[in-house]
Amino acid sequence: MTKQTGAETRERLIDAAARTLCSEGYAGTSARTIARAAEVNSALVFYHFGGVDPLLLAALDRSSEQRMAAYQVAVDRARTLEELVEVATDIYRADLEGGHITLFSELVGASIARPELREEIVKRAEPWIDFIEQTLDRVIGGSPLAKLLPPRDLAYASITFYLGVNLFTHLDADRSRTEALFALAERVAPRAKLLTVRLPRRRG
Amino acid sequence: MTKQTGAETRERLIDAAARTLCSEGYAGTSARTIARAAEVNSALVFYHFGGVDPLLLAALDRSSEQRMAAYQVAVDRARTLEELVEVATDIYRADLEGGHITLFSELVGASIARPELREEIVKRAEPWIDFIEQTLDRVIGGSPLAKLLPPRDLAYASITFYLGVNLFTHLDADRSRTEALFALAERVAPRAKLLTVRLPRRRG
Amino acid sequence: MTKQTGAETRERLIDAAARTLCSEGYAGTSARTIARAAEVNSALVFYHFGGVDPLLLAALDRSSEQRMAAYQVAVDRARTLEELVEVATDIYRADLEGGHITLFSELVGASIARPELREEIVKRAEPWIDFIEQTLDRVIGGSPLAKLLPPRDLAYASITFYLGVNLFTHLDADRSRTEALFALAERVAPRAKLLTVRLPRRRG
Amino acid sequence: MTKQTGAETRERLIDAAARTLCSEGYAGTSARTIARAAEVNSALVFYHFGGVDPLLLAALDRSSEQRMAAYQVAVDRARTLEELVEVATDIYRADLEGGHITLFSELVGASIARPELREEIVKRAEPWIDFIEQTLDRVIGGSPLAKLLPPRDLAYASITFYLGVNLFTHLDADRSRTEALFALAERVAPRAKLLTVRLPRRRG
DNA sequence: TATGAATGAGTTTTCATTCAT
DNA sequence: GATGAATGAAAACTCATTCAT
Repeated sequence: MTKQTGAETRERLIDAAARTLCSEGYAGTSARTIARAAEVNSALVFYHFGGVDPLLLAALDRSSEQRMAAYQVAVDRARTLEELVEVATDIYRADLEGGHITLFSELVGASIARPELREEIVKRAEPWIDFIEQTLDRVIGGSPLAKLLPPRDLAYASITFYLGVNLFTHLDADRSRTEALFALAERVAPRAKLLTVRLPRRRG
Repeated sequence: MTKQTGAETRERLIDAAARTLCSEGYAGTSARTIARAAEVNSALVFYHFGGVDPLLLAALDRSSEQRMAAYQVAVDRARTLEELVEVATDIYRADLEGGHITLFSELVGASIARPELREEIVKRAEPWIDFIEQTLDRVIGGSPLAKLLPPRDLAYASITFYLGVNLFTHLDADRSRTEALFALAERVAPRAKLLTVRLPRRRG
Repeated sequence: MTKQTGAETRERLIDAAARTLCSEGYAGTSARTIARAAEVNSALVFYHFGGVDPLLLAALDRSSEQRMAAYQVAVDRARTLEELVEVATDIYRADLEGGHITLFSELVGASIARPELREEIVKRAEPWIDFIEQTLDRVIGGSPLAKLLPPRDLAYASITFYLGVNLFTHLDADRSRTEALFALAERVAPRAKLLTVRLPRRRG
Repeated sequence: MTKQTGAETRERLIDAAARTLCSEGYAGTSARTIARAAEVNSALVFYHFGGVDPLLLAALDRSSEQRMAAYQVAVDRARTLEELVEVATDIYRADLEGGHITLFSELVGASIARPELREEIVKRAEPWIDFIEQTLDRVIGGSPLAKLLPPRDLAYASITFYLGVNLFTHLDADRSRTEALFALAERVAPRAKLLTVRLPRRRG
């Protein structure tokens, strides 16, 4: 590489880091493999980011910003739980294409044995939980359903499910099973409010 | 190490492989680290198992067999969805302790970039899906609920959720959030059948 | 760093070089570590000095000048060997604090394998030998003692001892042993002239 | 290299380590340079010794054992201080040839910034101090001279001087200056006992 | 069955040094 | 004068894997 602006190089590295992490997994992602993908000298990983993990986190950050912005728009249009499930399904498909959650879940997996990485990941998960919670609060807040399914808890459930979907997707070659999950959700969502019907007193 | 039987050595290695994978993650699990944990010569990983990945799969198999047997018993006692959720909660806590799903999800994560590993993992997920499906079928099969939530789809949902819980757990230092999820499920389960109430026809 | 005069930058680098060499040893002293300590861009090491070794030599030169000036004054007051030993003891303690000899002995150690460095070091040792010789000559010159212990040889001995003290100091955590050496010298010095007493003829 | 006995390889590495440390200095001694000198794969440095520093210490240990044994014999023959100085001169010349003290002083220099190395070096210096002390005790113990110059302190002085000689030697291309030092010692030694003559009371 | 030795390619990281700006 | 970017070599060290014993 001839001399370029640092921002350009950083971009190339962040791009390459995201791609490599998605295609090779954390164990296969090294300064060398990333640099090779970025067509850049591998020492620049350390020069610009100080190490592989910080670069990976930078990649996660950029991906998160982009998705958060895009999803904010998409989600703002949803007025009902049904619509929200629809949007979530679209988001899932987009993420699958873009590998966004793979990024996240690979890093979560890697953070098991790396406490300093874990901390950073936890920090980055928080805004997503908040985002989901606020969205749910806007859509079902105040309703009887929200009493049974508090938005905060539903936010935990959503992110959990999302992480799981990502892993499960890898085992689901034709995606039919994951699609079935979203179809299920679309069938259930319109009925969710039924959960709040007063239960008949149990006998015995 | 003094002379042992081959079976003994294999046991030590399988134990050590499981422990190492849970505590160090896939990226930190090598023939050497496993052998060190097993207090065994690292060449034996290759002699007995042919490599690291096959040993890891053997560890997964043993863990699966044990859990499948134990869970079969626990699950057989459940007669209702409520009871099933209760059992699942217990299972989750036990797995957390034992690191059983960590094993699974670490390997799933690793299999992203390793097609030959992926195949093996897929094979090993199938019996679990079947197990969950059959259990659900026994408990809610034939009911109106099973029409809305077919056991097969619910099985997909369960395993997805389980994988997600495992990842999410790592980000949830005090476990309070994961516990909240199960509490939520316990609140919802008794109301699940309400989902089948006939919906009033939508206007418009 | 905001703009500075070149002289200022050179000063900062020389300071940082001395500090780094003392605390990290030659093997741990690089253009980067020095520049980091100087809070200066590491390319300036090359711009201003042409490399790490020349910068280190510059640091040695500055340290030498300062010490030579200070010691000249201190030594000029000494009229007897006893007083000289006292002064030398003070100098040792000051050098220990200031790390002055560490600078020198680290460079001597490093010069083993670096002929071009060795040459420069030899050049810089000469004035010290001369300084010591002249001082000794002033104090004991012309005496019978000077016949037995020629100032030039004593100068060699002194510098040898000084280099050794510096290395030995590192192995002498509480400094008690090095202090014991100087105490010994203070006890012997007043008796040195006794060495010149005519020896009784040996019986063969 | 084809497969050999481990002991053989270890020998080759220890030899090469000693040679490399002497000729290249600590800063120029790496696993690679040592392995190259030993004509051995550089990973074996870690396989057999766990790292470069432990290998260097092993080299020091072997050198120390050999010298200690040899010097014990040489020194045992010395009955007077004069003879001891003579033996020491021989030892110095032998050490110079063999590079034995270079090994030691290079490691002492390197240990400045490496506390874990320093500890090991300190441990290894102790037996030498003891050896010198015992020897001096045997030769001058009980004499009036030993009152003025306690063997323990003299041992400190000796080792200090020895370390210094080693550094100074590097600056003394033709060795004439170092030789002059020993010549001086040989002239002074027979007069050492004069130091114990009762001093005339100082006037004033 | 088990072991210790060996290897070459891999890892992260730092190095001195250059150069366009 | 000063800087940030870049580079290729080298550092320490680990990897999976093979093989003679």
